[in-house]
Amino acid sequence: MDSHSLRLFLSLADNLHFGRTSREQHVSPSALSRSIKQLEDELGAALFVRDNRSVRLTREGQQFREYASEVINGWQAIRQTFMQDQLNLHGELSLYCSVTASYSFLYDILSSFRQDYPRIEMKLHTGDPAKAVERVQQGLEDLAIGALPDSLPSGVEFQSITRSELRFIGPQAPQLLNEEQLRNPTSESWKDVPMILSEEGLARTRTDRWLKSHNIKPRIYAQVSGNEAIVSMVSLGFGIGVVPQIVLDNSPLTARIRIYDIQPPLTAYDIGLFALEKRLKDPLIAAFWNRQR
Amino acid sequence: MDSHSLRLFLSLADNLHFGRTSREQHVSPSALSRSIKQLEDELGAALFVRDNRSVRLTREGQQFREYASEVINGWQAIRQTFMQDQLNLHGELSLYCSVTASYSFLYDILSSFRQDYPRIEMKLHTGDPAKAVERVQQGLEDLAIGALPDSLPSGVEFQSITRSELRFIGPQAPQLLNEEQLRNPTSESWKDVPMILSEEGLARTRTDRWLKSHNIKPRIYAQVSGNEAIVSMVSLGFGIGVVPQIVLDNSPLTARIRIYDIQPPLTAYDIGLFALEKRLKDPLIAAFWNRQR
DNA sequence: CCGCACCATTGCGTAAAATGATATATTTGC
DNA sequence: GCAAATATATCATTTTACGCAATGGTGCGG
Repeated sequence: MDSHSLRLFLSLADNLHFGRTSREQHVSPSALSRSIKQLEDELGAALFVRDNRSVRLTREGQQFREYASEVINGWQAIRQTFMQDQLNLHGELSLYCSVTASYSFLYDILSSFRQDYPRIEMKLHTGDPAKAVERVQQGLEDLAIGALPDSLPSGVEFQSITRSELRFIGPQAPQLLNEEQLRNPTSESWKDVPMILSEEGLARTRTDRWLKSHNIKPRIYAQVSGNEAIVSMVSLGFGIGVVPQIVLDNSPLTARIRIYDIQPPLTAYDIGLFALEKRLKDPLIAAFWNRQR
Repeated sequence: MDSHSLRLFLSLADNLHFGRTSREQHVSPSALSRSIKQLEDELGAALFVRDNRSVRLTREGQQFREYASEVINGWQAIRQTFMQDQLNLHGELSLYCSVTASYSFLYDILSSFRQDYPRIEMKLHTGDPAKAVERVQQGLEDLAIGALPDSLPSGVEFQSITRSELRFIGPQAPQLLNEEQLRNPTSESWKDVPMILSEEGLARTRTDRWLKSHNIKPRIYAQVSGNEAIVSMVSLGFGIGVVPQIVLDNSPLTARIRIYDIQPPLTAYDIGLFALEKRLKDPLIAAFWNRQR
């Protein structure tokens, strides 16, 4: 028995629908199904009756629902109590991140953080993620979200949030890369492929390294700043580009572009939080750094 | 948060001693330490003060102790309630196992089973584990503990309990195998090594296979029945033998024998429970088969 | 009566987490 | 100084969780 299963159970007991619950709770239907099944096994009783068209709580399920909600509420309550001091924490934190980050996981992070520390104000600055580390290093921001570079400057701490693959993308039309170019990227076959690259940043470094390892000297059509701009230009057919998957997940232009499956893939982005090591002692920064996840 | 961590926490709160708790709860000290630390991280508060000579509960720890024991007791209670019908289950179950099994994990299994089903009487029969499958197959026993054979007869179900390596053992003195014989077991070097083997069973089959794959025709000094007897004869210097590790863990003669590290090792025993598939519907057998672990 | 959409479950391969073993540091009592 | 006890790091291994895709069952509309 663990709190995660209980949360899933409680949500399912509300919804009485596996599909909806699994979406709400951000788990796959199979994970949800197995989690409930495991609870039932541990308890030695069925909690739901599923007759393939409807889901109902059993008598045991109703009983267990009370218990589960007590456990979860108690847990929340006791955490709140322990955080009383922290409840009184107040002040201002600045956080630098890319537009993409602000669209995707940032919402979850900030909303749970706000629950625990309602009196801490967040100042959000968006910009090129390539500048994340230096913004923190220069003391312009308390925290920043960005991709872990190959070598982290000393004095800067990193905390991983998620990983995202780097993707080669091209326009839906015209077809800029054919099968042969994908299967076997060589100097010759790629010499006329127009590329759109970041001016700086990890995506650029990794792309350069990849191109070099294949002896390809790219024909650079444009150097732009910001992954979103790359997606725009690619979707308009100007060339092929390289962006992290997470940008594509949140782009309105995904229908206009195609993702190439090129082997070997570029090394994935490790996206996370940066902060100055010596500033981690600051109670506000520490609170964010050690926030509940 | 999961019930296992809570149990560890409660036990530590009672003992106020990491070493003792880790032994009581059958986890390594490092696992215990990490588990507590994880709880503290999740809660955002220290539960214990460890000043290297003593362990004390903090104020938060005392508070959390009440919560934890409510959660655990509630869990037990709700399980009991769900098992009310099963509480009324009564009758007799026969279980066949080796002497070694009865010394080791059987105690834990039976005592927890007895808690859940106090009105089920267990009839325990001990004997050669090699006979476990056939005793069940012949309907002489409801359940049996033994090693999973290479091929399980159809109609017999198996449930794994633990694994145990098969060990070559020899007497402390005389030294029957030298370095060279261990490093490089050949037909020639092993031809005069006296061996003490089981008359039948998996250990025998696997040893035979191992010997054959090394082209060794063993000089069999004695064929005996029962692993304990093998250990005795080996300790007296009659020859070398093969027994599962679990027998050694519970033998009073371990000081008198030595374990040889022979590569490649024999494939490990997979020890578990046997029952007839069609008898799994019997409520008593089902109760044992699906018991809480 | 037959596709068809819907929905929970299961099998499978992989990714992540927990664990035990081991070594090392540190503090404290003797 | 030595021994005992906890904390922490690292590594190998085992265990577990997960997502994906496939399965199987059910009601509905053509």
